Amino acid sequence: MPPKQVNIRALARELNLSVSTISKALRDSYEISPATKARVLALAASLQYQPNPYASSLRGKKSRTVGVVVPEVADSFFSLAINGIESVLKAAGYHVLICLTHEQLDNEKGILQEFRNGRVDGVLLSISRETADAGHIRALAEQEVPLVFFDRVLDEVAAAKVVTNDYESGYAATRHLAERGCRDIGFLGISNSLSISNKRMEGYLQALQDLGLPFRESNIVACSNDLLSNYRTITKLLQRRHRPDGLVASVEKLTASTYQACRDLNLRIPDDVKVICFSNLEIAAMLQPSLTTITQPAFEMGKAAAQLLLKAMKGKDVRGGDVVIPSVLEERGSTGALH
Amino acid sequence: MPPKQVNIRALARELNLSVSTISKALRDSYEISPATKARVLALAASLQYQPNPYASSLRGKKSRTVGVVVPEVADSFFSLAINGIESVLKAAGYHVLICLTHEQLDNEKGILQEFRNGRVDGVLLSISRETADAGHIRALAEQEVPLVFFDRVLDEVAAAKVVTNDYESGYAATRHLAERGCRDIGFLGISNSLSISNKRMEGYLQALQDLGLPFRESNIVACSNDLLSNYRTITKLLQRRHRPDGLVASVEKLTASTYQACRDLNLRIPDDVKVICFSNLEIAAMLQPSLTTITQPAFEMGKAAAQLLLKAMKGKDVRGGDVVIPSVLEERGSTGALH
DNA sequence: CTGAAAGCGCTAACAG
DNA sequence: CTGTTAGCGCTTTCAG
Repeated sequence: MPPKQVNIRALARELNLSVSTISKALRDSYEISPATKARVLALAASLQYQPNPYASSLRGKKSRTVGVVVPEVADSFFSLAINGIESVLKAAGYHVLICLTHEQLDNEKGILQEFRNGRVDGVLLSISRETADAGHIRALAEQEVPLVFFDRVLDEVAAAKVVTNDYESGYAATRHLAERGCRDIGFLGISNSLSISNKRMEGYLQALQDLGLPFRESNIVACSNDLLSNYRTITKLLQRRHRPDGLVASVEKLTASTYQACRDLNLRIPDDVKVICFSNLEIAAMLQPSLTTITQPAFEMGKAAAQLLLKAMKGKDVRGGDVVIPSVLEERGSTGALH
Repeated sequence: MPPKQVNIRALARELNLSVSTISKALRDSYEISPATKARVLALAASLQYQPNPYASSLRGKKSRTVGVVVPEVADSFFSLAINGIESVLKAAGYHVLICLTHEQLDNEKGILQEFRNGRVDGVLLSISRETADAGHIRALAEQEVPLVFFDRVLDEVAAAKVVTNDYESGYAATRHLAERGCRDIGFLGISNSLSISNKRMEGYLQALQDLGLPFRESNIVACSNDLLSNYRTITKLLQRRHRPDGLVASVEKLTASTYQACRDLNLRIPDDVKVICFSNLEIAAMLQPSLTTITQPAFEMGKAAAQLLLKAMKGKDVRGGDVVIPSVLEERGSTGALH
């Protein structure tokens, strides 16, 4: 049975070698004879030697760890994006430290503050719904910690960004509803500082205008991060005398509340209200009715962001290299297609 | 603008103090005068001093980090459990390092191997579907790294466990289908080494026996980790001459495949086949038809596991303190209730 | 080819 | 109350 904590010195003692020889052998240095290397490697394997990561990081000033800062993990988009990120970074020998802001700016600030002294070699960030100001993000940039935004970006920060075509998707969603006969389309936003929400909304507004549909201020509602309050907000919208006959829900989280509100108000989807959601729900086709979605390329966005970050961590300037990966409109029952 | 990397020595130089005085002041030691503390804290704040975590960890032999090893994050159960874990550990000042096995034993081994030299102070583990042998887990235990299992446990390892009542839930699911008129009930398992799958199946078998329902070997099918292959497996089961009139799906991942298979075969749920799934899908009530679920207390299980681990990391022996938190059967349309 | 020694940033004896 | 010093485990000159 191997001893409790086997370190490089234990190996050295055992083989009557110096610690530096061991270290070099383990790192396959050309300075070490093949015979010695073999002996060292054999012993290391038999004792299940595992280098202390903190010692290496302290010494080498690099952690081989990337911080991934996201609002939430209980969300199809982010969990798929994380899978994409992980697939790339793991192959490149990096660890992934997932940090959750729970949509709160204070948490985000705290996490980025912690990243200011070498904990991570780079950061992938999707900002919280509360994040409007870039102070804490710029502070990171000042420490020269490589940073790549994905999905929820802050335009004013000069860092690489991987996004989807939010504006076009908002436009396409709205046009789709119009083509399906909607004349009075509502937009469910999630934050008025969030790039994705705003761009999707701008697409929505432009589509209304291009299609000659009326714009009503009251058709745009701001949702929160609380399920019940979103349910109430949507219910109120649908109880109005002139209720919308179509809804664009700008994030996945609003799906359940929207469906529940319609059900409780005895509004039939798609007959009374048509619904399209930005969503990566795997089960969208099985909803009642099946849900027309704008599906984001979550996994691919994660991969692309990780790849950009790898480049940035190698010292390349990637700030110009923004990536846009388009979303896909999947037509289903909630906008009146046969399921 | 603060300098690039501000460390304790920079603070010391600036204030004409020694590094140890700074260190003590920052840790609010009784040895330091209030006046000095104030000066140090003020400077640290103004320079946004952030201690190097690797130096502290190396020195103190503790990382204030917990490793959370799960099969997958794109899954309602695990993402909610992670939220529960994080809520407890963050409050206790720990970091959470989420590691994904993607249901592969080799990944799990690699991750636990890495945990053998101080990277984490404790581990929360939910094993992969491939994990049958406990060697790599016992190896961790030998290094005296505190470990708590949650949900997917390995009975043969002497470590604390937080689980739900899998046997009773399998029993309850089966009885529920029987009460709804099913006479020929199938069971969709996910692995025959996995505790949860086996216990749920034992409950299923016992219920069949107690209720005098026939047991057919062929009614038990083993699913994989691949969506398409699961879809084919379930389709084949439902195409048999004597196809089941009820299905117990033992994990959330099987929901979409089951619904899709029924749809493609023109089998109506619940008329032709009744379905109950172990699932934490928030949107279960909005499926077509709404899905009867066994809902696991994911968040609470995560919390309980984290709390146990905190105790274990304080040196307490928690191996006896297993926790069982019951699941809840939510009756909906897929087993014939009015939605 | 191998070894001695310095030092990453921080903490904690121990002295003063 | 403050400072000096040693050392966590590892990597990397620089000497031999």
